[in-house]
Amino acid sequence: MKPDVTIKDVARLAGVSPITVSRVLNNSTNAREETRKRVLEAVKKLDYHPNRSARSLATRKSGFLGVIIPQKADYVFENPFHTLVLKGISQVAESYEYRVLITTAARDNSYIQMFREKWIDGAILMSVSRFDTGVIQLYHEQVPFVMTCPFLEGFDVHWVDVDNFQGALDAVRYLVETGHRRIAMINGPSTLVSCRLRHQAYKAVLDERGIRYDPSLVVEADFTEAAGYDKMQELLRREPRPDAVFVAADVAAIGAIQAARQTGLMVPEDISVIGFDGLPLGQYIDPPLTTVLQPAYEKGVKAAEMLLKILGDEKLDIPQVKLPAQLVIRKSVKQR
Amino acid sequence: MKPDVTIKDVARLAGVSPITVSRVLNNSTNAREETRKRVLEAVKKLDYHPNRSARSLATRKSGFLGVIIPQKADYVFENPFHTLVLKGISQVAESYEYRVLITTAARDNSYIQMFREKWIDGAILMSVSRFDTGVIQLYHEQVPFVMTCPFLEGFDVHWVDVDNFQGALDAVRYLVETGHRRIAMINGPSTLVSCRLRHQAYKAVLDERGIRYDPSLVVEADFTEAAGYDKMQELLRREPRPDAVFVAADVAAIGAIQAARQTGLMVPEDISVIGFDGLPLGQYIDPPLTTVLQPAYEKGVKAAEMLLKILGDEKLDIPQVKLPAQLVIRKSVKQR
DNA sequence: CATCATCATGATAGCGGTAACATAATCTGC
DNA sequence: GCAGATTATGTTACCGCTATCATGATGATG
Repeated sequence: MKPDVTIKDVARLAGVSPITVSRVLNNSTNAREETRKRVLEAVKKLDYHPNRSARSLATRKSGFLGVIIPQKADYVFENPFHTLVLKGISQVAESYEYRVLITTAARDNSYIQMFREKWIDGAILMSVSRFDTGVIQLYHEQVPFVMTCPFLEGFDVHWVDVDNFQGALDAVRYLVETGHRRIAMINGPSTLVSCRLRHQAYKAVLDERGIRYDPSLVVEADFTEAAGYDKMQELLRREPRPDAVFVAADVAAIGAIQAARQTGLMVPEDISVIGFDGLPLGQYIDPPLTTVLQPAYEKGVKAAEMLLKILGDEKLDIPQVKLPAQLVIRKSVKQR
Repeated sequence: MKPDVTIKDVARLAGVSPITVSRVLNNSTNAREETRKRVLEAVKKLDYHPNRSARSLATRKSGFLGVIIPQKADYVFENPFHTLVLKGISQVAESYEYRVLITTAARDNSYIQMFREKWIDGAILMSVSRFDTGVIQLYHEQVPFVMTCPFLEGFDVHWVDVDNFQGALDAVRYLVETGHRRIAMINGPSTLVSCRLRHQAYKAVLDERGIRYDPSLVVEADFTEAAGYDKMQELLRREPRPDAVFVAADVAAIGAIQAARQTGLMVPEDISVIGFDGLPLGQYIDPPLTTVLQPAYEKGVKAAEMLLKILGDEKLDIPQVKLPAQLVIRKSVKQR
């Protein structure tokens, strides 16, 4: 590796002091045109690039935003939904010259380290369990962060999420309106507030339409194809068999459909399946998946924008944002 | 936010010098048991966490490994394959107390900045185009990095990849052996060396089995469902229609199958489809996808291990590693 | 108990930047 | 042409940590 070029080398070559070089490269205010030119020439000639650590140390800012997903890494990335949110975050961050640091720290609250050790200036927390004590610590330390899911009531944390309740309401109502009566649900982990909301909506619709709530028709699965597959098999053993299933995540719905097929059932003729998320992938499976679209990309954008406002010491007018969900009707639900 | 606790505060409380604190926290050699205890108590009491930037600056090591995927962000994460590799990398990195910094810098070679500005100590480059000039720069600057795909001949860079040629050979031979004669290929971007190898293998098999090579049966698609869908539609317009398609990526194969269905064709009865990658998802689509499994996780592990060896100034005995591919027979290819 | 090796700790000086203040150079208006 | 404002640049110190070398304390040895 070639020797390191520091700001002093540039200063020497340009015949100015280090601080002048620093000014030219940063503020861009207060520098004579001629000096600026000499400095920039020297920078180019020496192929100088400021050392990030040194700059962070001096400015007390790292220039990094953390994206924290306190889950196992495979789980995170295997769900394309997360990656859409990430895309939104990245784009906003980039336009503000922030870099994004993704962490999937599963064990303990190790992500708190990132704040304590000053790696990041702020963070976006995704898919956080409501039992996660780390969030509460961050909250009390008044550290800048935004969540992409709701958190416990009573904590005035900032978050953006799809309107989970409304979305699930739409999904289950649609099943009822297309003539289904024995409706099962494959929910996500109930440790996620968003999943609890979807479950509440499910119950609300049954109640509203005078259908008895049968707890044995509600099961919980991780957001993976495999889990959806397993749980669907379980549901299909119920007597009488459900005529529709509301699956709280598209990836799990894909597994569920396959399980139904494996048992010799046709979707949607024998059993209807509706998903949640609205992944692009859903169009390409058979049958194309009816689902609730949540604006994942917009969620990322909004979260990043909120965070950047906080970092810029702006006060947020609306600390919690609910984005609209949208029912996308394709072919996996039988029309009456 | 609470005021920052520095090493000096700890030193004062423990009644020692800062350097002693540093020693206790790092080397762990040379420190009287009693001193160590006092220091650790002070650390705990003050809730001290060393500042990462300061440490990086002093040690000239950042403790970060870069994972660089010079592609658009959505493209990267929408393909679950990448995320499996990432998982392997992350796990190894973690066990060596390195953090992973993922970058999807699409435009120019901006990822080089990460080296120049000392954000990362080394990097793993994924899915790099053979026209990417950044790699050549890194190569010349003798920076520590490992690729997860082959690169141009003549550059002795380190890489790990599945044996693309062998894998494709197995796939196409299998199609021939199951009685297919008019075999099309939906390849990935030809800018990727791995895709070129798969294409060469495709041609080699045709040649070996005395089947005429028809360039109009080979098309190129991005690694997305949508692209697979579009390109399949295109192929289905060829006369006579192909009886099998080798798709160089599972995600594209999923789109391709859906396109065939949309046209009223049955898979595999009317047309066979074989994929490449071996994503878990492939088991859950209809029909379950016959494909070539590449050991994605192992690829990540191996790449990270190689990089860490280089960083530890070890010489690599084998600078380029080919991992074996494995044919996974499911239901999307018609048996003779 | 003096001598030398060994271990524990400290003083000093950076790492490569920038903030804060000081000073020199230039510009303005009369 | 000069006071006062404005702009451009430099000096100094410090961000928080650690490497290097020096020093003091302890222990082994004859």
